[in-house]
Amino acid sequence: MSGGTVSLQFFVLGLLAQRPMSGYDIKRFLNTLNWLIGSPSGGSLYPVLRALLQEDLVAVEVVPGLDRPPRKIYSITPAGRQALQAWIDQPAAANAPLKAFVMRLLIADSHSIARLLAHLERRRKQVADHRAKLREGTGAIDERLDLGQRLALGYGLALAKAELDWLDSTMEWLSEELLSGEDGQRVRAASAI
Amino acid sequence: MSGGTVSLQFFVLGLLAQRPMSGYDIKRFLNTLNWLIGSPSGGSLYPVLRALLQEDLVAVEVVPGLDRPPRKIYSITPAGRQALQAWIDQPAAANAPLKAFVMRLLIADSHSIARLLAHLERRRKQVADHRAKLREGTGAIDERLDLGQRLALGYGLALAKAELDWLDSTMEWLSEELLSGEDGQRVRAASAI
DNA sequence: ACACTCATGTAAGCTGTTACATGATTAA
DNA sequence: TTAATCATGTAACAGCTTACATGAGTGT
Repeated sequence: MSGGTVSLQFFVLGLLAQRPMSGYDIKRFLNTLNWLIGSPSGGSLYPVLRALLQEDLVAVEVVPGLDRPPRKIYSITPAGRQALQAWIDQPAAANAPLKAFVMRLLIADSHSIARLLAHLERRRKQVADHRAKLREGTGAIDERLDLGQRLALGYGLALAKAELDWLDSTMEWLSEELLSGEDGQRVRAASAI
Repeated sequence: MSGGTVSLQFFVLGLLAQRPMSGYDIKRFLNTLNWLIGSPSGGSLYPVLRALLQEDLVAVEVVPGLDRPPRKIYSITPAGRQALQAWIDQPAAANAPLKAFVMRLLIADSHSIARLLAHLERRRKQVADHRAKLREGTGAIDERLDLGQRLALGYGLALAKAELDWLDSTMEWLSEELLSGEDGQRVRAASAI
């Protein structure tokens, strides 16, 4: 089915940018958000970590556990931060799925609220377009729609509305944070939107 | 990432059970719901139709277009209906993604409201569990959460609430439909829940 | 001529899962 | 000793997309 998947590589890199972790740590953390974005299987996660290592985007330190098996703690390198930033700078695809949105949200640079706002704004546009398309579907045929189809349409519209509401209130909240921000850099970044 | 995908084969079979269509028809129809469940590429859809044909679950009729290229109209066979029913009868996986829920909704037998209600009820349980899990994540650490993580959590909770609301009101509506149903069979089916 | 929509199909490749394999440590 | 959690890894396979190929009809 269509919809560009977020590269697992960059997502993992983004998580490691926040704090050093082992592969197992990543899996546990993502299990918390399993419903939203899923948790990668070991069969995909560990090879990704190895690939990042070979490209020198992360470094390892083997930490022998005191009362556990030894763990490989990965941390991002300067080259990794650079590659990550380059990836973040290119905006999400127009048809990006919910999962991609949340993934980017999770690895968003929380120091730059301006960037976060831009990300939410892009999502808002996408969801609004989607809702308009669904509305067309509802209005067009109407009578001839099967019960299941009517339900699916109504379901999609309800979720779209909820998402728009959340996006609006969150953007408003973030904007206030930004304006009343004690950090001068944040405010300067804001005017750059 | 984890989460069992719905077999495209059975989904297509379910669509053909509602009305005969060509592969292109299916793609156009699903493009309307693209955001919700995506639309299969030709590279996956056409082979699936061929496979269904080889298993005698569908039949083809080549209709020469008057002012268009010829189309292959597929329709479900008795064996196909049997296979479809067997597949529908086994309940959705516990970790089934939103997409799978909507797909099953679309191909649900609209004659059996009782079955539909059961499907919604299962989904309701899953979403409620999910929300509880997210709540744990929120309550547990709280202070130590990164901004992006707090946002992702809030986003997930907002969507879960919206979905539960929709499910509740839809189930209520369907229940009323069921009780006031003019069709005796529907009522009898209801008592079998 | 050219491009566009309709309509079907094939082949290569990417991404991910499942299943398997290993091994340490803790608790019943 | 048996099972369970922690922790990492490999190999086979499934499913899907992309890119390509074909061809009819329609409009510019």
